[in-house]
Amino acid sequence: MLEKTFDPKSAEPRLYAAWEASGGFSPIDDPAAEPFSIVIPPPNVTGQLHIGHALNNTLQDVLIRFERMRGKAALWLPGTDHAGIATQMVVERQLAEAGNQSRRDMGRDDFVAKVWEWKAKSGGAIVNQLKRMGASCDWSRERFTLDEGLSAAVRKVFVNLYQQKLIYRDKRLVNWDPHFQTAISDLEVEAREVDGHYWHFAYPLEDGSGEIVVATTRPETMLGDTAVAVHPSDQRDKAMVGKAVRLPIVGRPIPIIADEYPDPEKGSGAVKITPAHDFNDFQVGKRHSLPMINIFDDFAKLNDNVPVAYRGLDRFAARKKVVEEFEALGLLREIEKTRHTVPHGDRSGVVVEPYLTDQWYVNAEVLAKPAIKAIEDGSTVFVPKAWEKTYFEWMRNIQPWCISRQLWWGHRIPAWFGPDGKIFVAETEAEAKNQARELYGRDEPLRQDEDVLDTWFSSALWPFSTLGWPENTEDLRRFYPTHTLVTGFDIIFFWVARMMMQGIHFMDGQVPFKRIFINALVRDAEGKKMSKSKGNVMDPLELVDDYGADALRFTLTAMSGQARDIKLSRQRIEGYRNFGTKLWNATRFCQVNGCERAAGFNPATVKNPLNRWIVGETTRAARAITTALDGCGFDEAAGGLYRFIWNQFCDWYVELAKPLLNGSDPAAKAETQATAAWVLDVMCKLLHPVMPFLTEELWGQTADLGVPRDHKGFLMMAPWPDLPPSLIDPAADAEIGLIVETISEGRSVRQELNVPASAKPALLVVETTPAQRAIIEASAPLIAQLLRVSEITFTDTAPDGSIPFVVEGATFALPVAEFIDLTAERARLTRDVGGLTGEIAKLSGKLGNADFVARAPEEVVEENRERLAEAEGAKAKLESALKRLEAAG
RNA sequence: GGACGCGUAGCUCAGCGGGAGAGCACCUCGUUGACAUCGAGGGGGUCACAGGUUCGAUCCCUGUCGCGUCCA
Repeated sequence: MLEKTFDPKSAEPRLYAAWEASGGFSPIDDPAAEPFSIVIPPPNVTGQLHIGHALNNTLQDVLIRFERMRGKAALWLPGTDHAGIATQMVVERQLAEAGNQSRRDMGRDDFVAKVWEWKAKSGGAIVNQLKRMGASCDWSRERFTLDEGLSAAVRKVFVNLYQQKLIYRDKRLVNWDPHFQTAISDLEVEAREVDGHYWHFAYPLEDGSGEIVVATTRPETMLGDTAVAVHPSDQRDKAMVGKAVRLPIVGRPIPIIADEYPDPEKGSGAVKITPAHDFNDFQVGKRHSLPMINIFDDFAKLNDNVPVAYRGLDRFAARKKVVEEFEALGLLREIEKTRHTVPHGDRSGVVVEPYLTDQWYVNAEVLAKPAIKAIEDGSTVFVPKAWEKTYFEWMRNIQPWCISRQLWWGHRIPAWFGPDGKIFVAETEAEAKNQARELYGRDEPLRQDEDVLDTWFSSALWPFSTLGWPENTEDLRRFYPTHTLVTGFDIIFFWVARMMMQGIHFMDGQVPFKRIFINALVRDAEGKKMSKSKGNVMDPLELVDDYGADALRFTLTAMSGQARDIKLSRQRIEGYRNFGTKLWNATRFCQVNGCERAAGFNPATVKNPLNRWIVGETTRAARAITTALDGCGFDEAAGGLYRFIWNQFCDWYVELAKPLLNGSDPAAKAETQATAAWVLDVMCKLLHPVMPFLTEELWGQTADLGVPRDHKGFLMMAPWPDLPPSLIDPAADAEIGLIVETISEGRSVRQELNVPASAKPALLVVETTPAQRAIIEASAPLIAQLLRVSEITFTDTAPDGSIPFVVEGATFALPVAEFIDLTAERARLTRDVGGLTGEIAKLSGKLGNADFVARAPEEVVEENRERLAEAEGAKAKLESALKRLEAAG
């Protein structure tokens, strides 16, 4: 017999190992099977599984298990990302903590070797954590963005795009992260609002005729000023245009120019221009051919282009010194407090500097066009659809993508420089040398670009590089385009958009995936984003330890509704753990009661109404869940499972089946046992994608009950239920519906009037239709048991002091006068009559409205008429009962 | 500043043109066993506010207020 509860701790590792060993995670070989593929959003190889991963991967696993059971060749392709900055950062920090040499002291080769070492040590962790969640990835196909095959793909893409002039080298301002000493892309810059100041500086005119005041939030940049600009329409300063000011501290004369950029309404109307350190000023500088004076080094310390006293100073120290010096010179006019946004590196958290360097860029605008079209024409769809707006918004305004990073951990850029600075881009060094030899006419020493590529450059290739591209592999032919991408909205720009661009460009216009499901963001119970600094992170593995993977999976699935963020609480997980236990125990009950699979059982031919009803309900549930999963309606699927298994099967079917299982009709008993066994098998299948462990365990433990199943192996591989609507029997629905309602109403009356649970009055059936009477007669023992009444009696009039209730127009009464409190009963009847009166007023008002009757659809009008009639009937019955009660009391 | 989303029971959320729902929390009761990780019953909501469209609005439109996110 089954244990009292499911034990995830022992079952999960055992079942996972068995699944994996069975080879069932790999797509089936059948060439006729429709392919269904998902590529995992690769987690950082050295990362730890957080709750967002848990959600994202649960949903993917639900989909892949569902489609696998539907008979498709289901491939969930896993892998990890080398995560350039993040990983390099971790290793550098570790070196520092261990008191080791710094990266720079160590040198590139040794450092990279260290990172590989760290990857080898910690790289398996996240994979094992995914396994603990039950992720049925095909581990035999696992990839890593820096493995040999993917690196080859990266080189090929780079070279091709370069040849197509879609990758180019350019000197322009980039976002420079002084902490990592690398360029970062626009997306990696986070605008943070901070308190700051406007310092108003006076720049004296060179001819001594006065001064011009400029305001800045970054005083240190004045050391690199090469002009002062005023708006051409600005009357105050018009006379000054063409003159020059002498830049204080530096002593350099710089021109006053007229340009559209300054806002004449703001401050003095004049702005200082630092073309090498401000994106707007850079444009002004270009328009006016101003010198661009770079005043920083890679660490954002001041370089030799500034006066001696400033050289080597940190930018913030320099800021202070500049302000002090202006004050000392008597040129500080005003200090104004302000709140403004300042760009910060998303990884480093330090203030990012616009910095003039040579970098590699992708001409994203060209690649974006077909990627936009693919969404417009529906080749790829977003679920929920609303996210396409976000996608379009960004894609239609896309900027050149800076892809070079001054890091060591990543794909080294396949470009070599000749002695004269000439660039040779090739997939191999040998090829670059050939190109050089051709150009120079002899071998010249080449120097490979020191930089590596943005991590997202390689992740952009993930949907095809992992399938073997650039080789024309069988996997690539079979599984590209992938079917569904499941990911978070926070990386629509970073990743999704770029996969669309690269996928379409390199795969002959074929999109990388047909559907993009954007999952919600997980937050804590207070709705705050989980973060280590807030100390509110929930460790999914801890939750798995405490409640089992299935409970966590069900919770995440149930809460994955699309419009909102998920606020996760332990209480909720506990509730779904209980749900699993409920099914477990229902199975246990069935087992104890001899519910076994019967030879030749056919759900279409069961006789007993209860069994016909549950077959119908099972069919409805199966169809609803299938539809939901098919459309990524994960929360709907979970809700459907919950209601079906708990509220229908456990609460009603099992309870109503008890008399049959203990009864004297052997045919009904046998049929009920067989039906229950059949429903249990279907439930296991339907629940399996969400709760794979518990269901697989139940499947295994009930394998020997009755005749063997058609499907012999793991539940994981069992065929998904395909139940025709013909299994739904409206007559059985009506019959069980009346019984359920009668029991519910009767219970309600008992409890509200405080009839002791131990009391067993009779149930009087006062007035019914013949059909209702037949149903009640046939199910009398059943109703009697569940309503805890001694017998069911048909009578024409309810005796004095009996308590009436109305179900579907039928009148019942409970003769429980001796137990009850007249006041409570009067209150109950008065309340119910009041409720009905309100409903009647509403309905008759509606039906009295000629417009409503004329314009509303026929069935709506009819439905309202029926409701009115029923309410009026019920009200009359309860009113007469109330009158009798008044007379008696 | 621009865009999007959200304001429904104490909490978390579903519903999104025709009878206000679920889970949790709360209150009452609990019978000789599938399950106390449980069962039965109950209380609790002018569906943010103001207009409009409609025979009819929680649902559609407009505006206001509040909250959130993304982009500048």
